[in-house]
Amino acid sequence: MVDDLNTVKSSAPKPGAYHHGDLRSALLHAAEAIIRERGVDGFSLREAARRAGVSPAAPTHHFGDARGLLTALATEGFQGLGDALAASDAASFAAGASRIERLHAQGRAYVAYALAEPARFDVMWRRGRIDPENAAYAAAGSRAFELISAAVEGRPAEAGRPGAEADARVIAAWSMVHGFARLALDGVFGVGPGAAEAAAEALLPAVLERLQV
Amino acid sequence: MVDDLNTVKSSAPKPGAYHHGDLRSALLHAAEAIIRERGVDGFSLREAARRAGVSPAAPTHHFGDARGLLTALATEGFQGLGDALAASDAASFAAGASRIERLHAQGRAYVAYALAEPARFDVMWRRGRIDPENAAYAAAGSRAFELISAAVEGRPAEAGRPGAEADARVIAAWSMVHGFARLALDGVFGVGPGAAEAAAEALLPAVLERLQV
DNA sequence: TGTACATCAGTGAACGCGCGTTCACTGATGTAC
DNA sequence: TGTACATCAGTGAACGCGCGTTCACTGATGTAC
Repeated sequence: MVDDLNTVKSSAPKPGAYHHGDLRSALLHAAEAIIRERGVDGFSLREAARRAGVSPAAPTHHFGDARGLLTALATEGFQGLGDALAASDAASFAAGASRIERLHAQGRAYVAYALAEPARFDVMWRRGRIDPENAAYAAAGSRAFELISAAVEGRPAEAGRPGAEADARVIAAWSMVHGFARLALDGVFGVGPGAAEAAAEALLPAVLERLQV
Repeated sequence: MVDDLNTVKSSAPKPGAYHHGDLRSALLHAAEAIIRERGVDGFSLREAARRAGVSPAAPTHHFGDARGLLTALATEGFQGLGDALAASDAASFAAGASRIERLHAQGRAYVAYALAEPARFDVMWRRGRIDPENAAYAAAGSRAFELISAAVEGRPAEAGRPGAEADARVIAAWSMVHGFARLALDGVFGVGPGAAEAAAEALLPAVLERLQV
């Protein structure tokens, strides 16, 4: 599991703090675990509360309702994805990578994130269970989109850049890595543990070679 | 809505038959309508029965349980997709299309099917709500995969061909069209009615040009 | 052509369940003076 | 440093709901002779 890049911001977590402490992040972690085990369809707010060791009404104070919790998790998902793409870019710059090398590295990072964080990745796209109008969610999504666009276009990513019009070059790259990730998560390359990762390692580099950009 | 290519086989539908008649297909149509309106998450067996004008226990005789009904719908989905891909191929052959033209036409057919039949397309990939081991479901999926493979490899599709090993050329093509379809269905190109279709028309041909195969 | 019987495709009432959310409440934490 | 008070983050009981599935049943359809 990736470090919780999100809840860190809320406060310097008190040393032993948990009993009364960081319930918000405990609930998010519980939700993630549930979704890993049972899929988004198997998530329930009560179960998340149960796992966090708290009464069923407690989550209300942090998220309002079930949709609010899943929206927060989806937002973390887009933020984590953005961080992964940005980290990949940083490594590419440091290594003096070409535009294509940078783009391919980013594509591998996209798929790796999806496979490493399937719960977050799934919920990110479940419009029916979240609030897609939520400002933080939309902002995190735009940031990820900007990172992809910048890599395709061979320029540095700009923090606040407004979402540009969809461009075929960008959408082609995004479609390919997103489609690969979805097929892998949906069991097309096998369902056992590690099956998706193995297929990604074996196939993804050659797949990315087929992207003409 | 596409013609019900599946239930036709079951019998020559009696002329006025419905009252006692084709409940199986009525339930499948109801399920499709529910999923269109509310998403897969909003589906329930009772609601499907209600819409078909039948008691909540009636579906048991046809599908066993809720999972059975959704598996049948997912199977229809793969069959319909296969039919759409095959029809595209047939048109390409008739027109003397090149390998690339045939492949691009198939890609457009894939996305068009997903956008025209979002309920079926969504449920096809919801492993948690269906039985992916079901023989008919697996067979319909294999057929679709073989049709894609054949187009990529520039050969005629073979009816009973066993699923080959995943090949990077094939997976690249599949990933791109699948990813495009998913992004479109998940609202990346807008959520209003017709937004996805418009984006597909505007972007998809140029996207497919980026596929090197 | 008629009769007996099996099978099929439904009914409708009932079950137990887990859910999201609400409510009045309480105890701990933080702030003003 | 101490006191009064507001706010915050929980409790736990309760609500009403829709769900999937089961059950004994019934009436229509189809088949054997």
